[in-house]
Amino acid sequence: MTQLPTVDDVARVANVSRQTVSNVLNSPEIVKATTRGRVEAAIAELGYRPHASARRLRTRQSSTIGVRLDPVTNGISGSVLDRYLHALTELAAERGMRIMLFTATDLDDEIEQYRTLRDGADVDAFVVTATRHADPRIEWLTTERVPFVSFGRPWGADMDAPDHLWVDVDGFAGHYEATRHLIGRGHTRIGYCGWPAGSGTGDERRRGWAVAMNEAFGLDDAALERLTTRTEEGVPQARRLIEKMFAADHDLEALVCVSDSVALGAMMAVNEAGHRSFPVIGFDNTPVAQAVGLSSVEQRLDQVAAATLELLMGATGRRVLPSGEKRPDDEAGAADMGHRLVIPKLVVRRSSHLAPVDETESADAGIAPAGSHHREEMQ
Amino acid sequence: MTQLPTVDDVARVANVSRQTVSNVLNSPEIVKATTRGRVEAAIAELGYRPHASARRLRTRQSSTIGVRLDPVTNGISGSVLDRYLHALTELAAERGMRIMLFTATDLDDEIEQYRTLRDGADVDAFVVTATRHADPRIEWLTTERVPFVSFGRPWGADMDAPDHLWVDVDGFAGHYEATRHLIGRGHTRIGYCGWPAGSGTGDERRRGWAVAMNEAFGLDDAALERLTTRTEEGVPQARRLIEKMFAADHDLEALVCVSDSVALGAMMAVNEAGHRSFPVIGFDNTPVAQAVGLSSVEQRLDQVAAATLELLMGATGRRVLPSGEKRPDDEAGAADMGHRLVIPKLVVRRSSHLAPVDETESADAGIAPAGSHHREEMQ
DNA sequence: ACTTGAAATTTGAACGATCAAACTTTTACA
DNA sequence: TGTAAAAGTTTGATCGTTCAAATTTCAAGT
Repeated sequence: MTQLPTVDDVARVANVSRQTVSNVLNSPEIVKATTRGRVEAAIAELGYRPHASARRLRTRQSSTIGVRLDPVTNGISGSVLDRYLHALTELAAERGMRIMLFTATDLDDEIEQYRTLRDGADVDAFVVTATRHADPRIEWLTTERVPFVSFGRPWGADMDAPDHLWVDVDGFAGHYEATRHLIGRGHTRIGYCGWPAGSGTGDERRRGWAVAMNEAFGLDDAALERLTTRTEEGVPQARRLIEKMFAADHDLEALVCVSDSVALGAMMAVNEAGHRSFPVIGFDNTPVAQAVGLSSVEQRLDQVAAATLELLMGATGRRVLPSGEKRPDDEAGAADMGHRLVIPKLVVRRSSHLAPVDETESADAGIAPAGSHHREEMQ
Repeated sequence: MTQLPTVDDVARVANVSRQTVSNVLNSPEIVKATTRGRVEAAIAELGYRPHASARRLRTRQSSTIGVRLDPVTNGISGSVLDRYLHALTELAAERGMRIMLFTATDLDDEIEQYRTLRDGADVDAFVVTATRHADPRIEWLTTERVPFVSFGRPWGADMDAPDHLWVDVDGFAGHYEATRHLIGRGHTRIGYCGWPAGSGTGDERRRGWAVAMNEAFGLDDAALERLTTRTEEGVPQARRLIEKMFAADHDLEALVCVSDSVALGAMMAVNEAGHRSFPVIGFDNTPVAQAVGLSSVEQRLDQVAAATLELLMGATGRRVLPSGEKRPDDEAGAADMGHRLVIPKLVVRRSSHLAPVDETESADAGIAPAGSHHREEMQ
């Protein structure tokens, strides 16, 4: 009790050598069954647990993934990061990995952190959450061949020939599904309230709506543009804008909105205008959406987390693959991919009223290789 | 380049011994200045960084704090945990500590995790976030003398003679301030919309309102009870309840609500009833509150995080103190405390309308020893 | 019974740092 | 100048594990 048991203690009790104990732990299949049983009994009896640092020192593997937390304002915010971390921690544990957090004050400091964590063998890989265009951190990680995945697609890069591993949520598919849902309920004049053009994320989401509308009603770009408004993120901005929109166009039947904040503003305007049964769908399924009963598109962060690990460690591996390693897809014959796009899920609520009713969720969807989905729908 | 530099490499370049290099890193003051300079130059030249695992193995310190993530539903939810983690990670880094996450499926599994992390020397201490009454995990951690802090006060225990270290947000002070604010603006008939009696957190918050009302207007318990309604957490529930409340009492001028969800429901009812300028104040300052412009009480998670570390490591220490160690207060003469109560901050918005306007924040407040604040106000 | 090779197990060394104690140099003071 | 104490530096051992190679055990084939 005064001292934690070591492999040697276990070995003594089980009447074997250190190494055999080590083998029982790390490659049980090479130890004879009877011996293994004896060792396992000794381990249980002594309550032995391997000393993680000693193992890490010897193996030069930390079995730890470092996750950089964004400065509060940017990137994956609020409960999204929270749920992602939760899923990641859980799934990582199943593969014998742990999650370590870190932050940085500026870019130089951050690269310094990478160095320290890498050289100190504190982590085997990184997850980076808020990436910019031509990000120096990405560059450093890449040239140093440090394994990492970014949550968020690389901006301005060709998606099918990626510079680095990444995971993202498919905003296109999300609002495609949302729009299909509204069309299926008989709506025709479905508007879109987006962010100013040029934000990659916002453009992708709108494209989902646009493609669905084009497929169903054959609307051309000009017609689609007439059904679109754009606003900065924010409830009051959106509210004012939608009020104007109502003043101009009395035929609108429903709205798909680029975010829950925008959707909330829209709902308020809708309410004020006295519309009954005017569906509004947002994006992110934030607590705000839940609270007011707003339909929204939910990112499935468990799948994002699973995809993160799959990229880093392979489908079922228990260690991080060297940077640049081939990552064969599960589906036979599929080409290697350096990324995963997670299809989000529509959560339908009574979003035409402020009062929420019971939640009904749409059918399940899965992960699709990037491109395949989009391009086909685009035809 | 083919191999990371070690202390020996640095020693060779600087023409000193291993140990001197180690000393420069760990106790620079005992090394002669000129030697130190030479060693530091060598470190910089080689880009040397200590191997964390090797150090941990030798020192038997991991410089890591393990944080248990709650199952999604309970405890500190959503962006609160997120912001707490961020602050904790940042402040911990300043003291040379890292944050490691873990989860567990059930209580046994969780204690198993503690064992593994502790015995494996993976972490020096734990932060536990969702504690129940008579929590077996707390019990285990305590009897095993594993250093830990819970975020959330122990239920049913005497606060001034705590079983273990804890940090919490002072709900009393939060709604005391909120109520004072409303009183200062000239309101008299201020109602409270709380959770069903018996929830420790909810009762504390209501007590803040009650004490302020009593001080200002001398209301007795019966009168206070008449100004109180109680509801389960949830927007629609609260909304219906407040509608009823308006039907019964036409003199209400303002409302303090136990949570943002409840407050949001109240705001909706207020809006529907057509009241102009009817202030509502919530609790938690969630994104919902920000989005709709609801006044709320904000937990200051940077202070909670700072307090967490202070309890674990002392005011400025760089290592975790042994469980049970005295933690002298900064204020001279103050008695030791096993906990910290963080005073939250009122964020005033135009919560009488759904449309948010600019945010004005109240004056700053700090951390107070538990009890001192409350008891005095109670007189 | 003898060889052969595979299977199972053991042994010595190493991972990279710090501790504890020994050693050397410098400082202070008679 | 001599010597004791203090300051600065070095040496050998050690933390607990796994690697690599050596050794032993066992089963099969001749």
